[in-house]
Amino acid sequence: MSITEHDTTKERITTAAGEIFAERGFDGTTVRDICQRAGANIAAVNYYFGDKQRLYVEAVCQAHRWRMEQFPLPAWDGNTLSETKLADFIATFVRRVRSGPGATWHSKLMMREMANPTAACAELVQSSIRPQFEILLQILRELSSEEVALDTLRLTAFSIVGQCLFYHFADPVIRNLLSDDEYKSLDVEQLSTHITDFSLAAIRRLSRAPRAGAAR
Amino acid sequence: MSITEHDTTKERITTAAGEIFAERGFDGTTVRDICQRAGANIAAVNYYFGDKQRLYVEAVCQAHRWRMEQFPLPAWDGNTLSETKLADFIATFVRRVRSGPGATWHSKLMMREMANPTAACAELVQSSIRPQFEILLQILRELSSEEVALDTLRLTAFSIVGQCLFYHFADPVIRNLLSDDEYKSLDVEQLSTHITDFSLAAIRRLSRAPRAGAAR
Amino acid sequence: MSITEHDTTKERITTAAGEIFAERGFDGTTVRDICQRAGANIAAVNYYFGDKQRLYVEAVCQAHRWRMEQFPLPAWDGNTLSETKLADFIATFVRRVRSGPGATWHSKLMMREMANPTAACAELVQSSIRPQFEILLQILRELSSEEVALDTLRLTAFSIVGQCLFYHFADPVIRNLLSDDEYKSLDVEQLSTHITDFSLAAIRRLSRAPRAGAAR
Amino acid sequence: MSITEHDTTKERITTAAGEIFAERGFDGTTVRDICQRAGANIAAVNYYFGDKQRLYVEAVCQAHRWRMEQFPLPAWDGNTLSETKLADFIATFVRRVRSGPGATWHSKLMMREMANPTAACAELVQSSIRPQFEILLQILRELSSEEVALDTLRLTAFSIVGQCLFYHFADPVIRNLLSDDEYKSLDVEQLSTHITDFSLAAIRRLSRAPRAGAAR
DNA sequence: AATGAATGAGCCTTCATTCAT
DNA sequence: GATGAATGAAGGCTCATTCAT
Repeated sequence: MSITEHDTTKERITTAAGEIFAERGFDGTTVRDICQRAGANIAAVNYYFGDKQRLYVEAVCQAHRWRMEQFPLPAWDGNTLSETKLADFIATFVRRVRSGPGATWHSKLMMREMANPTAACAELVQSSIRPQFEILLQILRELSSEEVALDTLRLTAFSIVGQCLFYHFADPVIRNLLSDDEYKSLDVEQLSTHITDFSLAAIRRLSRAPRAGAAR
Repeated sequence: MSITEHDTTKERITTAAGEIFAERGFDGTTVRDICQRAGANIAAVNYYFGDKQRLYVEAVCQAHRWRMEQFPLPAWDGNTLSETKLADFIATFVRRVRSGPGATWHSKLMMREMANPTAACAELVQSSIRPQFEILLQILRELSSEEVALDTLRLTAFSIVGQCLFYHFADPVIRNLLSDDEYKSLDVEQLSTHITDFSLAAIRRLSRAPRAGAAR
Repeated sequence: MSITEHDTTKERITTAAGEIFAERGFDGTTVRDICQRAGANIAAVNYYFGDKQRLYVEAVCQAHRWRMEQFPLPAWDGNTLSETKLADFIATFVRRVRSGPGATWHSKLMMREMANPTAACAELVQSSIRPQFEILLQILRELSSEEVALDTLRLTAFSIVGQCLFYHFADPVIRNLLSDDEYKSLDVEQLSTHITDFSLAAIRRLSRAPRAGAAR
Repeated sequence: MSITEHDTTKERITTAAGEIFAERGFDGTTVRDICQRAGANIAAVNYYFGDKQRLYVEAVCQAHRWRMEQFPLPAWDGNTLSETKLADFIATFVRRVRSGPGATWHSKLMMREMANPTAACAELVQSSIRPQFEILLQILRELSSEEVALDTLRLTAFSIVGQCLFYHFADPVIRNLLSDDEYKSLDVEQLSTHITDFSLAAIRRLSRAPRAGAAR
């Protein structure tokens, strides 16, 4: 995920592109800067990728793939509790978004792609996101009574993912909203635990007394 | 929020800027296009705002203010149930993000600001977001037992807001993930109801049996 | 036709463009060089003409117009002999192509346009060339017996114009074919006289014994 | 003249180059396109010809040589009439320029060389054009009385060649000047006949009454 | 002998900004 | 106060050429 001397020129360009695209956006990034950081020739982008746009798509997909591989879901066996699976899923999700080196630019790059969806988005969903989403749905199915509709499971899944991604998307707001100490206390451990507790509580209660209806 | 003949040139430019900045981003937007849509002279931006950057900040803040005014929180009296307040808060929040004219470009503009925080972000938090956040915290305080820590209330607030914003930030992914019919079924009404149910369930259960501990 | 301080920037660019396009062709000419010779900014071409292509068309038409105005046909009255008119036409034609300042680049520019026809060609024919061609046809009509067909008049006109243009189009060959002294002897006067004599002789003989048929 | 499987790589490149140079000019042609059409490697041009410029010279000369060989002058014996020789010469000349496959690109390539003379031009004149010109001069000498000066013979030769080349060089103008039907009627046969008739008529009359003097 | 990966110079065009009016 | 003509910096991309194989 970081540039080393062993990477090929093409790989170095992809990584450099991901970092700079994340920092400055597509239009704010110059091919010249990418090539300079990658230690490549100015013509290398067109040579390897055709044009800037295709390099961008490549960089986005590459970044996401790397991040997923860096923090894989643990291997579960038949005995693993569904509650554990959910906790694992959430912890992995939060970790992918917020921990370790590469977190910042990977996250920013994804945000920019969300703010300005390109061909990369569809490809991302098909190859990476949908399978993960199906895993989460399966976990929720195990945790819910049988009569819960697929629609509800989906909304629940969205509620869980939404809580995780919030710390990703709203980061600039959170930074301004909290004091430095408060902000720093939002570590991966605490966030995962809270989101798991909160979601499990909701799932259990809703499963017991399905559709009580909101006070309205 | 839309350009009328009664607006001043400066106002027309701010609105036009918001729309185009939302659509194409800061670097993808040209001063020429803004002025053309606003029916103003090419030099008007520099004349009224100094430069493109300051116009952007103005446009972001303006857009957010307008949106907040367009969908205000209802007036509550002393008898309003806390549950109702939470439902109202969530419904208003979702509506601001997803309904009616101006929703798209206002939301997109905010996303871009999140992906690329500028001076506008800090100003936004201070003037608009923090007060709303305090209101939510107060509602949650009413709904929780007294011993619940502020940290937990904050995390709960984030969980609620995160669920709402998810449909905003992850929209491109949702579109690719769901079928057209499924996507269309995610209307404001259904989303608000689900988020309220889900969150209230979690709050009540956690309040009763605090820190059940995640299975891990 | 030459750049003076009194010309506007746009005019200076058009003239400079004509000269350099003539010398190096469309693809061999850079906008930078044009602007530099015209003493204009690099962005001036796009500002005044939209793009390089449209500047080229403008330059070609402008050059041709200038050249025509510089060497107009003499004013004929009702008493002017048709033979005189033909001599005048030919002399003017040759002069436009070969005499005085501007001859070289104007001619070269036209040749390039012929070798690589663009929108300029059609415009040129409609606005300048066709009227001249009609004048020549009228002269030939006066010189021929009535039964000569329009087709034949046209071919005769082409024969005359072809002789004139030869010294224009085949100039590089002529230079290599003749000695320096022989080449210099091909002045406007001698060429006009020869072409007039040659063509008048042909017209008269063909008119007397129409379609004798070539020995074949 | 067309690319076959038996041609060597070098030959295929020369032919492909001639075609593309003719179509787009020297600067408008890329070495890549040439090599692609020739089915050769991108480095082949530099390998076989040194650089693009020398390939161009080769292509021009090659094209002209091929065209001459494709339409050779007929073999004349001692009894052949001079008038017949002139008719043959003109017919061959027109045919080289306007008929059959390869006519278009060969002609266009020559025009470009005339508009932008390179080393190819001098070589062409020495090896191909001058001998043909001498043949024409000899025919004209046979057709004229002895006292006609060489200068006059040369001008007459130019008049004849000029008429032939006109349909080549001024083609874009002719297309715009005439209707489609009129343009199509200008076939090789009709043009040759007209030019022969016109020129023979002029030569005979001028030979009988030398220097009648133009009315001026 | 022939290849093709890689390069660096340079081109057209666009854009935010300014300044004289 | 407001305009729009004009500018210079810089960006994406193309191309002939080279060099290691």
